[in-house]
Amino acid sequence: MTSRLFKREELAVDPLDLAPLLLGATIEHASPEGTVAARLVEVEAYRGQDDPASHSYRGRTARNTVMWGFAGHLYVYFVYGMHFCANVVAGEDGVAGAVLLRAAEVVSGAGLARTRRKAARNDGQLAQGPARLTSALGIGPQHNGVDLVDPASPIRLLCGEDVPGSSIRTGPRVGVAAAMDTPWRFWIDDSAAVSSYRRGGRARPGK
DNA sequence: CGTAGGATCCGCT
DNA sequence: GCGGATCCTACGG
Repeated sequence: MTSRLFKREELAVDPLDLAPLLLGATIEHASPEGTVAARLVEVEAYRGQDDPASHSYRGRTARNTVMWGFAGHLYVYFVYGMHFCANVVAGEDGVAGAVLLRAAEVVSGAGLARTRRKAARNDGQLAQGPARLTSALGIGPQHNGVDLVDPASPIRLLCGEDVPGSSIRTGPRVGVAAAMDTPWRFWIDDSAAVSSYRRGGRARPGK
């Protein structure tokens, strides 16, 4: 079965609408080391200036510039002094929005992914978590701004089989205290690779 | 199974 | 200076 690339117009929608559409899609990175492809099973939406948890909340900065640009580009950022996380930029040009890629199942190139993810105890953990995902796929800061819908790009976003709505779950974002009341997180219920780390978010501060 | 603490540094207040 | 869209290891039950 052949998968086609996403079209930019399909991604130029509100992050909350795009997020569930990315479940089941494939992200593929072809590098000199080899190619790793993974099926997305967990994502989170971040949006504009009404979302306190979004990097774009306080306006445009050097770091978050890509979030404000055209949909279909990759937004890569550095966190916790050692990890990278990757997002698919969503929405119209000039509007900030992105979908964080939280977890995926490696479907191709597992051998290379294992060498990049020495600590993984099984293949389900290779891309189980946002920083694990970038590590398994070999995504780094040099890929910030890569166009995922360009056939010539090293990293591309491919359509997957339709995921039945009945197997999609939603909930608050992981590791984000703000906006706990909004279900910005989407995952495929029956996937073994959905991040178990602080599943469902951090312990509620109050109550 | 679970929780706790450390690693490590850039971006923003 | 502070804290973060995290992960790993160690250790207790």
